[in-house]
Amino acid sequence: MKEASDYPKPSVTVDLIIFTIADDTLKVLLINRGAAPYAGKWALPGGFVRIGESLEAAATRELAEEAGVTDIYLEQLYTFGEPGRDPRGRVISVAYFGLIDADQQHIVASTDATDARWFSVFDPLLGRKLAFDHHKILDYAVWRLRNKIEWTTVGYELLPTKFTLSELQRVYEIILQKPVDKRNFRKKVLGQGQIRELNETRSDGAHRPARLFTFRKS
Amino acid sequence: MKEASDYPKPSVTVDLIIFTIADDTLKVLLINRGAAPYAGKWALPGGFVRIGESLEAAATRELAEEAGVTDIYLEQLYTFGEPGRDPRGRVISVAYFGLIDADQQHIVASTDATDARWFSVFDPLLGRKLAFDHHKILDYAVWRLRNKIEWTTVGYELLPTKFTLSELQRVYEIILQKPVDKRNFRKKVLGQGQIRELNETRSDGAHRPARLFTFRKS
DNA sequence: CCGACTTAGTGTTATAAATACACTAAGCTT
DNA sequence: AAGCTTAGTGTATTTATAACACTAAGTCGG
Repeated sequence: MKEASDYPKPSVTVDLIIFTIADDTLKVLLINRGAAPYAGKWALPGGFVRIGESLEAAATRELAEEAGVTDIYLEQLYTFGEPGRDPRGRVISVAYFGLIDADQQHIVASTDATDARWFSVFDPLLGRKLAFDHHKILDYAVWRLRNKIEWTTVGYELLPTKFTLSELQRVYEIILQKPVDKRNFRKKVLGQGQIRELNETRSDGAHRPARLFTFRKS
Repeated sequence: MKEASDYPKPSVTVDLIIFTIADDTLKVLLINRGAAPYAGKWALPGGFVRIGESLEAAATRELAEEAGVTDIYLEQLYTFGEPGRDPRGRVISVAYFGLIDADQQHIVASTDATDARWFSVFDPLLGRKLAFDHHKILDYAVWRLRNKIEWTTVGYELLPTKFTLSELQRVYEIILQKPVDKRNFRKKVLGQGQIRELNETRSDGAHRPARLFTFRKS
């Protein structure tokens, strides 16, 4: 068998697809590229994996450095490694996707000099703003989020610790892009035993206040 | 932002988890390691990704080189990149899992000098025979196969082009490690419309011959 | 202060999917 | 021809999903 040193090595990066819910839409965190290639375009946050650092540690570190975000749900998505996906050379990118709740999302972009912003993933013009193959990565992440939310309870990661059932339902509707039946939805989420009713309500306009719930982490 | 050249690069490999059904069990293809580290242990087939080659191409190539197998179902599984998983240095491995049908499995190991063999994944001693973190990778692959077979029709990839429903049922039972109801199973697979009944039967002992079916690839 | 407005909250029925379960059919062997 | 062995088939029950409309509770304006 040949040795590693016989071959030039590719670079390895992590790319992060960080979702949140805001302004009644699903948003993704992007960083403006100052320099070529793709100067002026927007890209997923990410960067090179250091030699002594795990992939997940690299993802966590880049997220803190570029967006000031810590302590969020993160999961490996897929590894993209087509030659030619980065014009500077062979770059293999391990993509992670993450969910950030409404409480924390304001931290983003207030951190350092990087121009980080949230973009609605449903903006039909978004594809043209993205650098590299990040449009493809984003599409795959959205697909995965949609699957995941139907079979698991990751949806809770997008909400603050206290939330109403209507807010949770709206998260599902935004992600799935289809209306959800209120009664069936409540029956389902309450039946899962993952949320606990609080002795609190929240008034939010000229109508009946909503009961607050909280997520029980297993 | 720093440049790639500022950091030493990890090596990138692909590892392959190739499953087949034989001797009434689920087997995985392993290669005997001649040299250190882990000399004498068994390892998943795999090798370095070349600089101009896609990850999938590397997986396909390694599989052909090390086991003489071509033209099988392959899918990216996960990327393992913990520092320390390979004592020779930092190695990030993109794992692919694949399924090979009974018609082709004899090709394996008859190819070149590599000592390639099939091992039952349910052998409780298998873990101790494996090099690197390959036990962990294998466990994850089995878990993924189990999920996948319940929601998709990948199970057909493990059978020859012509098969009986009892054979197909047995594939499910072996992978899931639990009995499957014959009538419900037949109802389900026939209802999926993915297999076509042939005008052939196969006699296989002193009992009623079984009707043969074939898989319609979409 | 009461009527109108707005979102919160609640059950039942119908339909579809998954599960449990046992006998007959067909060929081979002796 | 009887007995053995695997192939092949249908129904009833349970469970999950989907469809659907009214009452409750607060605010606001007249």
